[in-house]
Amino acid sequence: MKSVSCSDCLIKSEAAKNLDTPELNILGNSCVETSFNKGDTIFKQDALSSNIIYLQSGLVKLTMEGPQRSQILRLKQAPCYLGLPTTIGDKINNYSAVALEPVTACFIDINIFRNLLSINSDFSYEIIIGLCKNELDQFHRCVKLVQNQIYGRLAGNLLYFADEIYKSEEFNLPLSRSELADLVCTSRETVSRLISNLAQENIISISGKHVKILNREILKKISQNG
Amino acid sequence: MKSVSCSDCLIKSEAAKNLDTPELNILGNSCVETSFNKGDTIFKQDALSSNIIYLQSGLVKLTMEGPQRSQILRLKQAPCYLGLPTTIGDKINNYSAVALEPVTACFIDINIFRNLLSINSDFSYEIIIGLCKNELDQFHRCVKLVQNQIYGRLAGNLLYFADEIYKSEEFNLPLSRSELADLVCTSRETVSRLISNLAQENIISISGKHVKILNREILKKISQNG
DNA sequence: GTAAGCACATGATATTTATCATAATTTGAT
DNA sequence: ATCAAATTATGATAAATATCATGTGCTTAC
Repeated sequence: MKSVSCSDCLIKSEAAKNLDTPELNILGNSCVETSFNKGDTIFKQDALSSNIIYLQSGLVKLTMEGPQRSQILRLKQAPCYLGLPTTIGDKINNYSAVALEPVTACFIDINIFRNLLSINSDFSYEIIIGLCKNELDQFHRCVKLVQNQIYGRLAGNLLYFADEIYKSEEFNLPLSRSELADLVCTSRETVSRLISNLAQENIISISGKHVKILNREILKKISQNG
Repeated sequence: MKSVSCSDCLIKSEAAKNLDTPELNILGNSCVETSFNKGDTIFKQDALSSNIIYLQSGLVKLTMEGPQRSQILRLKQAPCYLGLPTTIGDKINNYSAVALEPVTACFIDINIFRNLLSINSDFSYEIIIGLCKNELDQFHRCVKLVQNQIYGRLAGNLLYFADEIYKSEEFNLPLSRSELADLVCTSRETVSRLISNLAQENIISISGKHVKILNREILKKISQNG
């Protein structure tokens, strides 16, 4: 945990690029950089929410306790802000954030963040754009979750890893089977079964957490048609 | 369709309450008030999105075409803004808005709206708060949709009508059975069946679209436990 | 007044998926 | 290396729900 100089930061957010040097100093003076290991909780549902978190590096899951089980709302990959909705929209965290790999994150006091929003309208507008895009993503994800069958959801998420996160046909799953189940909203067993199926049909190859996409076309069709 | 004087408007949004008279005049000069009848489309998915809409009165559904069928993302009740995420977050509407009853709405050009965001930080912050709260709502709704069984979702939505929309144990459903199915993400037939069940068990009484909640306690339990 | 069309209800069947049970495999600790 | 614990796989069964089929009542048009 260390204080930082935000003006020197090489991985500024789109919003922070609009801040001038004095503003970056305001940010830097109240900003604390922290590292997390895989599995560490960055913030926790039902705790008081008093910081905006800027994720500098790493991959994080947002989880919410549902009526039946815990669910992964979405994954967030650096660079991005974490906890804007829950810190600004409520006094208490409506969900948790957990590191899926080693992560570095900057904690920004909500009052400092508010101050920056009020003195720099370009910064503020970038935040608004980000929130809007997030909500659109969320709508799309929700519709797919509800309408597609599990086979389609699983296929869609495998493509998401390949295309958005790792940008490669081959990658190591950052999630256990059980977490994958929380992500596609089903049971561990069903995830196991369907992964086995995909492998048997030579659509993917799988060995432990290592996935290789063998037939992207079919995987895409499965993802779209349910 | 008529031009309006926003400074005289009695149903200002929380955000617009922060605008001073000159700012309200900017708004008023580019703001057009329009009426819609039940069933009218206010804006349409895949069309260019160039206006923020302030819903002055009435009830609206937001619908998105999913991979299998059309789905109701959520209902929006006046007073509120419509289409912030889709107008600011993308060039094209990601969803449609359809009036469920007679509606009046003000169309605000996106450039004027952006201008107001940049010159008045209190206005801007209220918009941010609204977006954040929306996203939290959306997370909760999505988790319930995915984890609860249909009986629970239906019960939850009936309570939503009673508590949030009509603030009464007795009301007329603003949706057909088919639309209700789009809202709780199931088939028409299943909605019919479950409504009949609820009525047979004397938890609600139903006659056409008229609903009366007879046993709120049980309905709540069903809503929570799936 | 009758026919046509539409929304809604309901029974029968098929499919998807959860759950339960058990086995296999991997991982970690000693 | 060996054993215990955790994770993953897989088969059998049951439950929820979609789909298909049919029927009923209500509205609208002519």
